[in-house]
This record gives sequence, structure tokens and C-alpha cells, in this order.
Amino acid sequence: MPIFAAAIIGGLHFANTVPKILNAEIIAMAKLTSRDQDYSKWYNELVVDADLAQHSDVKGCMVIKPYGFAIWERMKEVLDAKFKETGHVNAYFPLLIPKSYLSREAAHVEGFAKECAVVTHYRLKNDPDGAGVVVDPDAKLEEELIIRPTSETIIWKTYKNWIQSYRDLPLLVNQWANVVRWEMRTRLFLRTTEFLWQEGHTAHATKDEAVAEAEQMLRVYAEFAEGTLAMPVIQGVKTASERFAGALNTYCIEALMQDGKALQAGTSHFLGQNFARAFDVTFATKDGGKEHVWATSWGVSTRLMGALIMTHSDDLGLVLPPELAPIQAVIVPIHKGGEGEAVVMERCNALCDELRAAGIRVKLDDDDTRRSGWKFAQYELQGVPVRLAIGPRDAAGGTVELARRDTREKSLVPFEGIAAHITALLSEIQSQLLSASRQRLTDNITEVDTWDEFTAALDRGGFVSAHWDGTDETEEWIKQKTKATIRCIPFDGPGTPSPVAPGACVKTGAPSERRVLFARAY
RNA sequence: CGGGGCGUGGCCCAGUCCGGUUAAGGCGCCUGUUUUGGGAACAGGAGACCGCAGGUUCGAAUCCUGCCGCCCCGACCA
Repeated sequence: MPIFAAAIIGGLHFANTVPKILNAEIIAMAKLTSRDQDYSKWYNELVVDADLAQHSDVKGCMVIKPYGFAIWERMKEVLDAKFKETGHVNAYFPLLIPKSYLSREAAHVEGFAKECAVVTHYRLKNDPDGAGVVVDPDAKLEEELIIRPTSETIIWKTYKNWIQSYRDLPLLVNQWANVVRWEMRTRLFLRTTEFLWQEGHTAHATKDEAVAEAEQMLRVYAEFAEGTLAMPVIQGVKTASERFAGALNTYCIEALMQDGKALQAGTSHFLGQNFARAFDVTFATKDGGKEHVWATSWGVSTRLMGALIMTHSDDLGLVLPPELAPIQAVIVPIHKGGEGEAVVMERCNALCDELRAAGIRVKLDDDDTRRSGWKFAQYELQGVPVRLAIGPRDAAGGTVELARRDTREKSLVPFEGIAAHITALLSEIQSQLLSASRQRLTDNITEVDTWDEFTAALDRGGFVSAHWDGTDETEEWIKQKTKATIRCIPFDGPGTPSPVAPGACVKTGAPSERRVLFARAY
């Protein structure tokens, strides 16, 4: 059957959904493993096939390819603006940290020591036995350096000199950086040995101010996740056992992936005075006293790329929310060369100019070494939200074929007024992606009161809202038994998935003040 | 760190058990022709220290020893 199935109905040009059989044909051509078949395999193939990233030759490390990096750059752009709006400035601290710094804060070293890469020498020399180079034993460092797994220590060591007085506070600094954590097991974007992130490190005169900062940045993350990634999140706090090493309280946003597993998408920590004490950072108060400063740190990483992929994408590939898409609309010319080409290209160029003028990130793919069918498939795999095709028929009839990536609907739209149409469509796609994923999230929060219900719900996937007696022992026991962890204790308030109301622990039956959210997680 | 798998042109891989001409096939790449409204067809062409180092043998991708690396599944973690 002809693949081109859209038609102009009754002189009107709109909304003509493609017959289902067409979608079936397209899906049959998909080269990805389906999500049903093997979700994990689907994910890995998508990352590579959509040209987002690839494995490097070093275990656990990845090359982020230009298209993947463009998406990350969009994330950075939006987040960075939000940080600036909330009064933060960027700076940069070194990659290498003296080993001794790490041990200043007891809980911190406990948390990170096991995954630190260590620099021991500063020189190589030619291998006397043959080819290549060897470490020069004469070039051993007096004090070994670690490659930062996070920067609290070097930053607090520095802050000691920056902060003297209450006038120096608050200190609101962020850095965009790479960090290394030598994880046993890695997955592209979700957990790589080296990853890119931002880490905010702030210093405050009072506890309340620091807590407010940590909470504010969590809200910034949540707004970003929902507004830009179209990924709904649950905001809450971590239990003591899940806290950041060295924090007094860890706030988090938790998202739900399509396979029912939870993903920690961002964290914001209230560090109390732990690092100020460890690095002796004090300030003179207004009334002449001397106090340790209060701290926060907060971060999101390239892991968000994984979250994005597993929130919206389908068996044909990536689905990008328009806010984030490096290319929001792609124009594919269709012609047979010769005279027809000039006519089609003229329309395409006009379309491209018009969309660009309307502030749409548009690409005209005039590469004549690829056929249109190949391009259609490629842009679907890469998640471009809107695809526009213009062929001789469109050039003659004043129409454009428009295909939505999210619903895979095709329609013919008039050339006239198309920029406004697409602008509106992009924002509709953005909000539909959010509402669809929000629906999936709410549909997959199960409230349970018995152990049997609890385990059954966990096996179905999603978040399980249950009472917990508040002890580390019970939390650990449940983790061992079910592989589920307490993802967070959600904030109370309207729409909370687990309201504050007394009950009995799902495991021990001991009294519980409120429900918490359990899930199996990435 | 345990369990499993794998290393052969840019990519996917056959061949390895049972050693024997020129290392097969597909994708991709290059050239040409015809094509172009859903991943084009045909013809020709280029491209390989068979992971590395030893060993056995007349002869090794194949057998032996050692080493290295990666991926997947667990434990650990953002």
C-alpha cells in the first residue's frame, strides 16, 4: 500500500490520522529491540543508534556524541539560567584533590573512598624493555591526588579563605564539571565512571537560610524536570541510610521510568556545619561573635539523559520534548532532481526561514546523498518532535506534510500560517508528553497495607506507598528481601502521593507516622 | 569482587570443537548508472598485524600457556 496516506479532506487541510497499518509497517522496520522484549537492551541500542553516545575504550567511560551533547547543552542552558535567576554564579575548582582532604570529613570519606581514582605519579618514560611507556618510579608524588568524585572538600578548603565575615555570606557558587567515581557496574548515561554534572556549593550564616537554599534548589530541579524534560517527579527527602555522605539531610526528586523502576534524578543536600567544621570555615557575626557557616550542595548529572530517554521514548527510538530538542522541526525536501528540485527547494527554504524567524529550532535537511525515507527513519530514531516534508505535490498545492514524533500522526497543513501552527503544536507536544508521563506516574503509585500486597505491588513495578516503622533495620531488611529501597519520604501537601497519617509498618506492624515511597531503582 | 559472554576490515559477525590453498557473508564506505512521497537497485572497487605475548607444528584465526580489554547479570553507587 502507498505509504503516503494523508489527504486533503473537503478542501480543508487538517488532521488526518494515519491508518494504523502504516504505523505497524513502520514499527516492523524498527531496528531497535522492543521495550517489551528486553528493556535494558532497548535502552542500550537506542543510546548508540540515535547517536547519543558510545562506549569508549576505557571501561565504564563514554564518548558523548555531538547529537547527545547538544541535548545535554540544552539542559545546561536551561538549568544555568535558573541558577543565575536564583542568584548563583559559576566558578571552577580543580579536578585533582590532595588525598588528605577527603578524610577531613568522616562520613564523606567513608562514602567515597571506595570509588576514588588516585594519581600517584606525574611522569612516564620509555619502557627500557621495549615498546611503549611505563610509569617513571622516580616521579612518585609526595602526596597522592585523587580525581574528584565530588568537590565538597576542595571547595570548602578554598571557602575557608573566602569567608571571613557575615558580609561574605551567603556564598552561592555553582560549577559545571566532570567527576569520576569508580563504580563496579556502569551503563551509558545512567552510571558512567566519568560523568558530567553541575554541583552547587553554598555557604550561609544561618541554618534556616541553608535549609531554605537546599529546598529552593530542589524546587528548581523539579521545575526543570517537569517544565523542560516533561518528566514528572516526586519531591521528598531521603532516609538516613540513603543520605549523601556528609549531609544532615538529602532532598531528592524521584522519577519513574517506563519499565517501572525509579530513578533518582537530582539531589540537594543540607550539609549543616559538617564541612565548615572539617575545614574550619568560620565567620565573624554582626555582633562580634564567631560561628561556623552552614552549607548546602546540590547536583544533577548526565544521568538526566538516561531519565529523559526512559521517560518518553518508544520502540522507534528517542522522543524528545520540544523544550529540549536541539532540532524542534526538521524539513525534508522530496524531489526527483531537475526542475522540480528548484521549486521544492524554494518552498523548503521559505519554510525554514519562516520557522527560524518564529524562534523555532529548525533544520533543513537538503543532503541529497540520503533519500527521504532514510531521513524519516533517522529523525524518528533521534526524536525530532516535528517533521515537515515538502514534495512537488505540496509545492503545487501550498501544503506541507507534518508528522508528529510523539503520536506519529501525519497531517497535511497549509503553508500559510504554518509558523504559528508549529509553535502551538510544539507547546502542545510538550504538555502532552508531560501529562502522559504524569498519568503513568500516578497510575503506578500503589498504596498498600500488608506485606503480600507490598511485594505484589513491587513486582508490578512503580512506587509503592507503605507505612514504615522508621528504623534502619526494617529498611535494610526490606532491601535485602525485595531489592526495593525507600526512594523518598515525600513532602506533605496537596497532591502528595503519601500523606501524613498514622498506620502500621508493612513489615513489622510497629506504629508509623506516615507512608513512604518504596521502589526498585536504577 | 563473584557469575556469564565476547575479542576476526569502520560496524555486525561465520569459521575455532576436528590445524591445511586467496579468512566467508551482511551492513557501511568509494566509483558509475538508474532512482528519490517511508530505511533504493544493479555493476565494479577499496578495506584484516584474526586482542597481545610466548609455545607446539612442515603449517595456527583454529591447539597449549600467560596476559590484556570490553560487554551483560549480581553486590556497591548519582
